[in-house]
Order: sequence, then structure tokens, then C-alpha cells
Amino acid sequence: MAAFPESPEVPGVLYAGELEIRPDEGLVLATGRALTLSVREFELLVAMARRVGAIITREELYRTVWGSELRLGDRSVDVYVSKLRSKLEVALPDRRFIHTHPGFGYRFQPELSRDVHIEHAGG
Amino acid sequence: MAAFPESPEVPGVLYAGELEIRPDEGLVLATGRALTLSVREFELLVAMARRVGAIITREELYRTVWGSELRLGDRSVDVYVSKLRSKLEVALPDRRFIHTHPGFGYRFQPELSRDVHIEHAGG
DNA sequence: CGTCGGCTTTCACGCTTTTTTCACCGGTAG
DNA sequence: CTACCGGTGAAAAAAGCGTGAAAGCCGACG
Repeated sequence: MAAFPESPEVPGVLYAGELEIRPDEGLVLATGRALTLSVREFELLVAMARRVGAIITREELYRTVWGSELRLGDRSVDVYVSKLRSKLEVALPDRRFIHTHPGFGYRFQPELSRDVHIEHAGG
Repeated sequence: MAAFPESPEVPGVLYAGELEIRPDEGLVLATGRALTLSVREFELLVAMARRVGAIITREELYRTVWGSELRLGDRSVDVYVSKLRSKLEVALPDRRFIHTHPGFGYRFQPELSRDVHIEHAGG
């Protein structure tokens, strides 16, 4: 009797690691608990989660989420990736979801954090 | 396996935390005591309680409770959420039921209030 | 008929949260 | 060192929301 499904059961719902994303409801669950995301954060997450494993450029993300062309020098995507990362890390500390590919873009894929080990006092 | 609420005993009756809602009777009990709600308040509560855990947009709530399309700038839903919250808080001070998701809508889910802790004397 | 009282609708103000924008910083490659 | 890239804190601007209160409705009552 699992508390939540490990693999897709409900159509339209996205699963990634212990994340459950319901695009239609604007809802994200982390291990069953609702995350509080803003509209931009949520749509950015959805845009990435729909393309797990692929590198997506900032231009494309901006087009998908903001609905217009990314202007030169606009760092909005970076800023929101940062916000999203920090909320995901609070919710699921031992997972990394958003990976940076310098010069290309971002890749969404649930992976174990590198430092799952216990931080020893003093380093 | 149907997903059942806490302790369903009577069919059609909704349970949420220490709330018992009887849609057919227009009755709401909080820890056994009857709440006095207006028609709008009651139907709004029912509409939300039927979708525990989901984020519901104002548009949908308005459609369900008022029976027509929400007009631009109409704040009726907000106003009634406010009224409902204040009555629920009087009845059950250490629970929060209606959660706001800015830009999305409202989510109904019984949760412990953040400050259940004892307020420091003199604070 | 006029008044009263409860419910609903509408309005407006101020506060909160989100979004946008800016700036600085560290890392890295040439 | 210089140039480029990306992370992120924070200020500024914009959008969203909570809520008291005024105004409108309507049935009950004298």
C-alpha cells in the first residue's frame, strides 16, 4: 500500500523522482506534500519536467514560460532556475533536479546529490 | 482501492480534520458543534471540501458556487473565502483549512496552524 | 407602507507576494 | 589578466490578495 505511485498512473501527471507534478492543477507534491511555487516557478518546472533528460536552451524555456522572445541580457530564466532549485532542495535535500550545461542550457533529471554523505565537522 | 477520507461513516458526508460537512442538510459540524454559515459560505466550503488537496481556481469556484462565469475584477470569491476562513478559525483556532496559492487559486486541506506553539508571556 | 436585519455584492485601501531588473561575485578558459 | 558565463542577493516595480465597510436586495414584522 504505497502512499503515492512510483510510476505514472494518472494521465497528464508528471513524475520525477519523488516529485509529482500536476500541470492542470498547478500543483506539485514532494513525497506527498504540496510545494508552494509561484506561477513562473511552476511553469518553468513543468516545461523542464516535460523534457526530462534533454538540454533545453534559455531561449526555448523563455519562449515556453514567458511566451515571448528572450531579450539579450535578460537573466530571468537564470533567476527562476535559482529560485526553483532552492525550493526543490528544501523539499528534497538529497536530490538534484536541474543541471547546468554551460553555453547550452539546462537539463532536468532527478539524480542523487553528490554529497548525500554526512558532512564531518571541520570538513 | 478507493481513497477514503479519515473515517467515512455516512455516505455523502464530507470529513476534513475535525469538520463534518453534510451537503444535503446544509450542515457543518466542528468537533460536533454546528457552524452558522450563509448559503454562499456553505456552498463554497462544500465545493472546496469535495476537492481536498487540489488547487482550485477562482473561476472554477465561481462557476460551481455562483453558477455563472466570473467576471473580470469580481472579487466575490476572495470575499467569501475571507468570511469562511474567519468562521472556521473561530471554530477551530489551531487548524488552517484554506490555503492561498497566489496566481493559481485556493487549496482546501486541514493542516495545523503554524503557530500552535505557546506565545511567550509578555510577547 | 416604512423599518429592520441578514445576506450578498461592490468598492477601496493597504499589505504581501511575485516578477523584473540590477549588480556583484566566483569560476573558467584563452 | 581579460572576457565570458552563470549563481544569486537585493532593490524596484507590478500584480495579487485580505478585508472593512458601504450599498443593494429582500423577506419579516409592526
